Amino acid sequence: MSPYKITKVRTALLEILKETSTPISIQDILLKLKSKKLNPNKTTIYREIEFLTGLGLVSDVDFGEGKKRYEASGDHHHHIICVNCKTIKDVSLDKDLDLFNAKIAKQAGFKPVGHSLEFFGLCSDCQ
Amino acid sequence: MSPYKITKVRTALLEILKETSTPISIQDILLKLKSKKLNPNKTTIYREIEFLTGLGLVSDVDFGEGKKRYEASGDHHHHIICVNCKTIKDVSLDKDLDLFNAKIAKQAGFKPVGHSLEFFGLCSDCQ
DNA sequence: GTCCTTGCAAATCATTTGCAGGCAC
DNA sequence: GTGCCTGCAAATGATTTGCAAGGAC
Repeated sequence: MSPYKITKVRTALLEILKETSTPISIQDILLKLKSKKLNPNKTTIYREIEFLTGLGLVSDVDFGEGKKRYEASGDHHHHIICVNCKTIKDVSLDKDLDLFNAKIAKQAGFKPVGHSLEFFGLCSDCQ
Repeated sequence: MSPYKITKVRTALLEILKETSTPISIQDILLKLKSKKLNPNKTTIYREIEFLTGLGLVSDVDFGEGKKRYEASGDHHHHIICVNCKTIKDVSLDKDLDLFNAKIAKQAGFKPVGHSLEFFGLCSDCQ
């Protein structure tokens, strides 16, 4: 008896997040839903994201744009964003970063929980 | 003939940023200014920060709180934030991270510009 | 039918903008 | 006096909240 219901919005949102390769904003999610013939209220999306985040299916990233972006949780990875055209690419670091993480946390006397890391640069087209 | 003027708010703001060891929010800046007998408008602080950022004296960090924090520019370093009590500590990484930066940028075909990196954990008191 | 889910309106919060008056130089 | 600086009000934008109606099971 799962207390969760399988609704159109929920299903479609998960689909979108899974098929989108880069973190996506609320507005873009709404646009993509529209092209799937759905027109949910923005509030609904915020609540769905909260719900899916609670389940560990979605995580958010913040590029300092004044709003968050969301992506399906999966392999831990990072992003590099073009400061000019805003193109986003995934990059993955070896275990090195986790070592960093642990090292820094220990150095500061913290119990590590996670980190947020984004790179900025000019993409090949914009250089 | 510097086109800039030395005003009370400007001076006090720089003082505060320099003597504050961790990135500080606009609200906290206003509180600190109040204790210095100044009561500037919030707008003024936003504009001062913009001005000082342009001079390279101030930089901002975003912990994903929905608002930014500001600190005096100086040695490039990062932070570790307690997810419970929000205590912030500076941590500094050796050149390793810059190597990462360059490596990742190259791997993605980007010209590196910078990065944003923050660690999260539980501080010694909150563990 | 139950209770999760959604829509709508309104509230909250950070940040920005326009304009008129004030101050550093 | 000139031009930067500041305050105030209003606008913008992201996110949150309250409440009542709708839909999955």
